[in-house]
Amino acid sequence: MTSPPTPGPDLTDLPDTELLRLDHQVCFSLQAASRAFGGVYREALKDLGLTYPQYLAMMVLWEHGPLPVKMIGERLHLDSGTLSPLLKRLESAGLVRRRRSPEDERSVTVHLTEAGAGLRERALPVPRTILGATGLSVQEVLALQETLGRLTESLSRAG
Amino acid sequence: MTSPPTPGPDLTDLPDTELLRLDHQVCFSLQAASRAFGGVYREALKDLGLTYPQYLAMMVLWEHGPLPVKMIGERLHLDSGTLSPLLKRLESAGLVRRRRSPEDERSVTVHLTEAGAGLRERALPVPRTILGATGLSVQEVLALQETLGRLTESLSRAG
DNA sequence: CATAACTTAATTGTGCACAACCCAATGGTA
DNA sequence: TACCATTGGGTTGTGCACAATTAAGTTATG
Repeated sequence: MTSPPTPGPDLTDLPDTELLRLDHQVCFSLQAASRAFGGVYREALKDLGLTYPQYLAMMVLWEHGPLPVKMIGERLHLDSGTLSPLLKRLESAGLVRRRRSPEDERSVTVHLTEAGAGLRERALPVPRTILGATGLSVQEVLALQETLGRLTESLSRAG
Repeated sequence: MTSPPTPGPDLTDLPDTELLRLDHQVCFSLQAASRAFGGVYREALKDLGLTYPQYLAMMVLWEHGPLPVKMIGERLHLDSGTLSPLLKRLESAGLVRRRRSPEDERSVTVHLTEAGAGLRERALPVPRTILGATGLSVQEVLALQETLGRLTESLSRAG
């Protein structure tokens, strides 16, 4: 709007101090937003007795039914080092149960208990609460996701 | 997609299933980007022997000189429960030293050692590496920060 | 001066993320 | 058959984030 997108050198001609400032703010803004999300989710999930990562795992199960740990991990991009204790906590809370697959004894299938399935009802209003708290329009949400998607892909390629 | 993008009511008329999907993706995109950033920083900071939060703390000290823990925490939005062990690790790595303030014995001032100050030189190229890895233009970075800033503020107000 | 209220760090406990490792089951191959 | 790489879970260790509590010091107020 204010200035045309420069077709020339993009950022390589900025001084180090400016680069440092910008860079700091990018990752920092991201962390700040994550942290703020965490706070809102903590509040919204308090009554359900779930943390945000636990809520994500429950969402996967609510949506897809019984799944092996591996599949849950792939959907959430979490490895067994994170999921194993998390699922154990969900199990000791009586929301899920884990069972070795008869066909492949290496695989552990996680399925909801009655209590776990019943919790879905109480979790339904959560997304609306969260999205409302963002204060963003749907268009902005979509644009943000698009940018973040490209960002993540670039970073993943670089890492 | 039964209705055109209405300029009026924003999201309150979307069905729960769609809301759930959108919402999921917002926080999820954010987490994915954070994770990807983490990987790139891990790689970039490996030679310096710093983690990303440690790098942030060092940046604050490089920029502002000796500071009490409280001030570092305010800049990074971290509390003492996070900072105390982090700073202790930096101290045992010989990069900083902690000293009770003579004026106010409650306050602990953190200052760089010679090694810590010297590390700045080797950290200078990091921001350029990171920003390059994002694959974003300066305009996009600024727009992203603006959106994230508003998002964070809304979420903080809601939390 | 004495006490209450506030401030600053540190500590403790819970939970998440990730790397590195181990173990058992699987599946292919010689 | 015996061998071996792969796969799926689990465990351990390190480090970050945050809540709640404690301890010590400072300031305000009676």
